[in-house]
This record gives sequence, C-alpha cells and structure tokens, in this order.
Amino acid sequence: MFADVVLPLPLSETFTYAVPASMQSALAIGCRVIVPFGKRKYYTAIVLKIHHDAPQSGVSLKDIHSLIDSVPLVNENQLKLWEWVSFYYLSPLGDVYKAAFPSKLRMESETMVSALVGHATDEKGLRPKEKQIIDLLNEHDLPVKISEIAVRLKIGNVLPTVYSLAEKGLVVIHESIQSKFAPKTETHIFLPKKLSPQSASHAIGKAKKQQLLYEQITGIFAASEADSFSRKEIMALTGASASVLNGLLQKNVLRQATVEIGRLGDGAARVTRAPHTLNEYQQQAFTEIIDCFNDRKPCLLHGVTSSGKTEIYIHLIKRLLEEGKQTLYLVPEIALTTQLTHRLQAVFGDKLAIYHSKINDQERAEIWKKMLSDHPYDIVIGVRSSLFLPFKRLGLIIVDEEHESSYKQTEPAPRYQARDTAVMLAHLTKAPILLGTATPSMESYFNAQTGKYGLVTLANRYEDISLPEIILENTKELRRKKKMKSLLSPALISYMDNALQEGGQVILFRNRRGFAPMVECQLCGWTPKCRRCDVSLTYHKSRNELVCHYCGTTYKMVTECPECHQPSIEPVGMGTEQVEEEVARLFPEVSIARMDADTTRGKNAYENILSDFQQKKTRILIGTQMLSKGLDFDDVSVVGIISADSLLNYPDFRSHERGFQLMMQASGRAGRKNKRGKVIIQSNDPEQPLYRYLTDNDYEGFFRQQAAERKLFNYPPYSRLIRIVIKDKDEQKAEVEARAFAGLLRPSLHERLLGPSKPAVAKIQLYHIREILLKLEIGLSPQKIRKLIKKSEQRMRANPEFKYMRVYYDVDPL
DNA sequence: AGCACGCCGACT
DNA sequence: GTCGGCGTGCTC
Repeated sequence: MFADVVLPLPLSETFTYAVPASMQSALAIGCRVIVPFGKRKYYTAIVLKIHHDAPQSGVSLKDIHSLIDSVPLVNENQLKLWEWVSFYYLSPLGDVYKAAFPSKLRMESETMVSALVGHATDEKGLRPKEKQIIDLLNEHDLPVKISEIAVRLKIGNVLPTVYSLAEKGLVVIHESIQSKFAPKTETHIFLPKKLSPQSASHAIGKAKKQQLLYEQITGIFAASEADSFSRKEIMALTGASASVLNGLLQKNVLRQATVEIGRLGDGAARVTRAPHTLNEYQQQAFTEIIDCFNDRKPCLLHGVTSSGKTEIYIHLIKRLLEEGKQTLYLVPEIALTTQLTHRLQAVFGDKLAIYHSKINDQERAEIWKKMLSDHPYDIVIGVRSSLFLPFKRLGLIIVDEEHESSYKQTEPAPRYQARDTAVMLAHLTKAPILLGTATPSMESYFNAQTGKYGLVTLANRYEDISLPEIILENTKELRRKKKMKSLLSPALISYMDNALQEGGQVILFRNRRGFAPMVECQLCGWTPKCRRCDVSLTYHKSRNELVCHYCGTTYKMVTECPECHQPSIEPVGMGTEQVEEEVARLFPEVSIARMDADTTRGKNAYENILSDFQQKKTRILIGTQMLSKGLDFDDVSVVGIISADSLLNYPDFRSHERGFQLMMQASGRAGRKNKRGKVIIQSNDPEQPLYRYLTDNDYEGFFRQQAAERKLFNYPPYSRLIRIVIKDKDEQKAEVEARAFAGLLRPSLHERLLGPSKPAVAKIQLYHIREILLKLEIGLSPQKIRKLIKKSEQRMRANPEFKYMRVYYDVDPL
C-alpha cells in the first residue's frame, strides 16, 4: 500500500511513501503523517491519495514514519480547494498547504546532539571547533539542538563538525520530533451521576464543612446546565478551602479530571439582543437574496453605505443556524472586525469564532480542532485564510466588502484572491454565497450584469439618513488665485471650523504616510533612493529619517546634498504627517489623531485610536485608506479628501476604480442622524467625469463608463491577466531570462503576451524585476493556459543557462 | 525550504 | 590545514 502526500515545502509535486502494515487499516485521506524527507529531516505531511500502484522503477520509497491521526484533520472538500488554488493560482501545492493549515498542528524534526559519556578523556587531537562543541555539550549533559550550538558558540556550519565528532564516537546525533501544539488544560469538578444525595451525605459523615460545601456545590450544579465546573470556579463561588474540597474528592462524592480547554472566548460573549426587525427595503433585499440562492447563483448585494447590510447578514445567518448550518463570514482585515464582531456577538454570543491575522498560532490550532469537534463554531468571522477551516456543514458564505483589494494575497505564494476562492468553495460545498459591498468591484458587477451572479440592490440608507453633500474644490484654480494658503482649501477649513463648533468631528484622508513622499536637492535635483530598491525614500519628520516603503530600510536624513554639497535638501509632496502638522497649526486647541501604518504598529494601537475618536476624545482624525474601511462613527459631519488626484494618477488601469471606491467609502463615513454630512474633495482636475458620478452617487453610470474603457483596451473584466514575474540579482540576467521566456511563450499566445517590461519599481530587496503580462480572453481554457505556462517553464529550465531562473506567477493580479 | 557536496579564497 | 561562503542539485 502506498500513500501520496503533500509536504509543507514550496514544491508542486506530491511524494509517495510506502505504508507499513501496522498503519494500513487506520490510514485515511486527510490524516497527518510524519515522513522522512531528504537526508535527515522529518516533516508533517497530509495524505492526499492511498493506492496500490507500484511506483515507477528507479525510486526506492521510504516508509511513513508515523501516523498521527485516527480521524482526518482535513476533509476532502478542503483538499479539493487546496488543489484548485494550487492549479488556478499557479502556486506549489506545498505552499497552499502551508498557508491553509495552522503551523502549530505540524511537527518538524530538530537535529539534536548529545555527548557520549566515558569518552571525555579522548579529547586530544580535536580541532578547535570540535573542542568548542564538546565543551558545550559536556557543560549540559542533555541533548542540545544544532541551532542552539550555532547561536551559543556564534559559529555557523555546525553540522559537518558534529558529523566528524560522531564518527570519532564522541557524540550521538538524533532527530527529535516535537509537537508544537500544547493544549491548555484545567482541572474540572464533576458530580458522579449515580450518587443519591442520601448516600453522598452518608459517605461524607460528620465532617460539617464538607457537608455544607457539598450542598453548595450541588446547588450550583442544579442551577446550571453545565456538567462540570472548573476547580477555580468552584472555589471562587463557594469560598471553600482546598482541604475541604479535597476531602470531598477523597470520599468520591465529587470527581475531578483534567480537561482540555480552549484559549478562546472564555464564555465572555453573551447574547444581549435579538436581531433587529428589517425595514421594508431590507426585507425586500432579504427575499431577493433567498430567491437568488434558490437559483444556485452567487449573489451580489449592492447596498449604499449605511443601508443596513450587516443586519441582513445577521438574519441570513440566523436562518441558516436554525437549519443547523454553519456560516463563513469573510472580512477584508482586522480593521473591520472590532465593530462588526461586537455586533455579531451581541446576537450570536459564543457560537462565533474570530479568525484574523492578529490571533496567534496556538489559537488558530484551537479553532481548527474545535471546528472538527462535535460542537464546532456555527459562525466564523475571518480573513482570507479562514476559507481553509474544516467546516462540517457549511451552509452560507458571506464576503463582506467584496471589492476590497486585501482579499488578494500578494506576497508569499499562494497569491490567491479570497473572494474568488470563496466562490469556488461555495461551489464545492454547495453552499450559497453572498458578496456584499457599497462599491462593487468591476469584476463582480460585470458578473452580475452578464447573469453569472444574481444582483440585489439596496438603495436606501438606514433610518433615511441622507447621503452626504459632496463638494469639489478646484485646488489648481485656488492656487492660481493665490487662495490656497495651506494644504487645506479655505472652504474645507471653514467647514471644519463649523463642524467642530457644533460639536461634530472631522476625518481627513491622505493616501501617503510619512511627512513627504520624497526629498530633493533644490539646486541639482538629486534625490535619495533606497540602496536595495529602486524607489525614492519617504521623509518621516518625527523620526527625522528617510524610509523605504518597499523594504522598510531606514536611513539618516541628509541635510547636505552629496552631489553639489549645498544644504539645499527640501521635502517634496505631502503625507499624513505633514497634514497633521498643518491641521495642528490651523486648529491649535483641537485634539487630533493620526492613523496610518506608522501609528498603528502596537497591538492595541489601532483600537485605541478608534475608541478615542468614538468617545470624542479626539475630534479630528487624519489617516490613510485604512480609515475608509467600514467604520461607523455617529458624529462625523465633515470628511475631507486632501488630494484626490493622487488617488487617480497611478499608472494602472484600476486607478479610477480604486479612487472611486475609496472616495465613495470615505464619504459614507459622513453624516449624522439629523444632519446631512459634507464631503470636501480637493482636486486639481475636478472636470474628470468620475467626480460627476461621485457627486450624483451614480455607481451604475461610473461602471458603464469604466466598462467601456476596459473593453476598448481589453482589460478585466473583459479579459483575465496573468503576470509573470522574473527576478534576479543581476539586472542583465533578469533581462535575458525574461526575454527568453517571452520568446518561448509568444508563438502560442501572439498578441496576448505583453512585455517583457520593467515595472514601475524595477528593483526590490536587491532583486531586479522584469514582468511579462498575459491578457487572456474570457473564453480561453484555464487548463490549457496553465499547461502551456508550466511546460514552457520546464523547457526554460532544461537549458542550463536558465535552470535556476527565479520566476513566479500572479494570476488575476491587482 | 533544508541540506549536502564541491569548489574557492582567506586566514593563522 | 582549516574555515566560511556560495553555487548546484536533490528530496518519495
């Protein structure tokens, strides 16, 4: 019997192992196994296939070292999803496994060395490095990790030396396989089932304190449905001493056992409200969504900001819950979850799990295990990777803010789009899927237009809060007339002033962090660049540093130009830090906060900034796009977009779509219960048609205009893109490799292949980059294209010159 | 990704 | 000689 397994390594292939007779009956697809791989390492692999096909001649198979699970940890739908992601996004299956599966549930071997006793005298003739290692081992007496030797002796390349010591019989080497997962346990107290109060009382006898405690405890159990309480809880509730409790345990009237407990929730989440009743528009949308589900189509819910989409989700979840089905609620990032989880927890209590990037590995593993248990979470609210959790009875997928670009993973592989992967998951599990947003992505709206998705529209705001008034400020004109004396236009300043005087709050957007995106010598035009990347450095005034926003390297601020030796270095352009400085100058008596990647580093920084703003401790909030995401504030009456042009001027076919979405979402933050909010957009080019759609709140019109443009240039959604990225430390080599690869692909693809070209940022982290873009019409078979690409890559690597070409693929890139 | 193996240049 | 760095090749 043989088993094909996937290893947690960036390898596309599966590997075949022989199954020892002892495992044959228990082994199942989706189980974890430990396998030797390479000279000495052991890895946790997942069984994908069990078969009896004799392996091809020439390879001798190793045995599976051990089988970990009696019950599979990964179900077949999950494995199908892994395979689809690997196929569609051209990512090694091993990378998908690593992204999908909590690392705490994987064990890896660690090479250990221990000294052999009795040979301590035989130390002569040792090389210095050998002597060092022996000394260290003798100090310890216990096995030491290879990696620890390297750290403690501050030397590298330890293994060969250890080998020679082993040959001399001075040390032994072995692999230790350790589980990283340590479940948290707690001592619990149980009432023995078959024990009448009389016989218990009899067993206790005359111990008065014990009798009293026993009564208290039975009282606690009677008042609750729980079948056990932790020792800690019992002691706290009764005020009993440990010795009295132990007395009862000794007399067997109580039972004590260690139970695994989750680190999750702690039962803190209590149900505090029933779902609100839907208004007529919401009810209408709800019915349409159900109809759409019955048509077995993904459903796009296009609802303006504050139309009450979340409440509709809550009703859907509740309905599914009543049918015993689970819901996966995808959100773009933690940004959203604070406000959202509180809302959902209020209705669903501890039926809800939260799975986001800030939870640690241990918690991920706990959630995974709980999902496999007999009482899994009914609802998971999570980011991208929650797609991969082991749902048993998935009955609904909600993708909230479906347009959000953070659904696409960009850095490491697998570079998958979680929204689209969710559609695939829905297809595999036959669960209905709902994509919700106020500003649909071009792709999803296009799918709705062509009938691939159903479309439900919700045009009215909740409680009829009116949409904000959008005011365009022509900054170019104002500057010409010398009326722009600040980064903020006079009108914006006066609206802000009014709002603040009336007790309202203000949000200002600027999509660049730092003080200035670059600095420049006023005399010769020299600008400092990153040594590792091909980008100019951003000036951070508070730290007086220049920072590369690509690799994070920091440099000291220069004051004298190294080219012309004049003290003429000046900041160019403006970032959030500068806006903050300016606003503080204009409104010295008002409290201001800034929210961007720099101010939200710490664990709670993000929440602190938001809660301060919510409680009106701060009145003006300045930030990057992270501010526009689904946050609701009650008293924001003015939203200012400092430089709308910078949102639209990216050299990217999606820049208008993104700019429109951002401004639309941002304006959604404005508006108070009884007062219409104001959104002030500063632009040098307010004539652009995009602004008219924005002020008219005309998504449909914007879509049509964009779609026409996309169609003309054959961009998505009228085509699909695959970006082929080639990297090399040597620029010349990158160029040659890219040309050769393009040359190989072009005969089959013709004008569908563009490039190779130098991307806007052509060097990142010392690697020079070239890219080839494939524009593929919708009808083209994904199988054929991927086969062609893989084959061409193989042919490239057959040439010794290109054997080690570094290439990766970005399917449906952003 | 590890890890071995082989080659090379540098250090004492 | 010994050590460390780096390119190459392979892992069932």
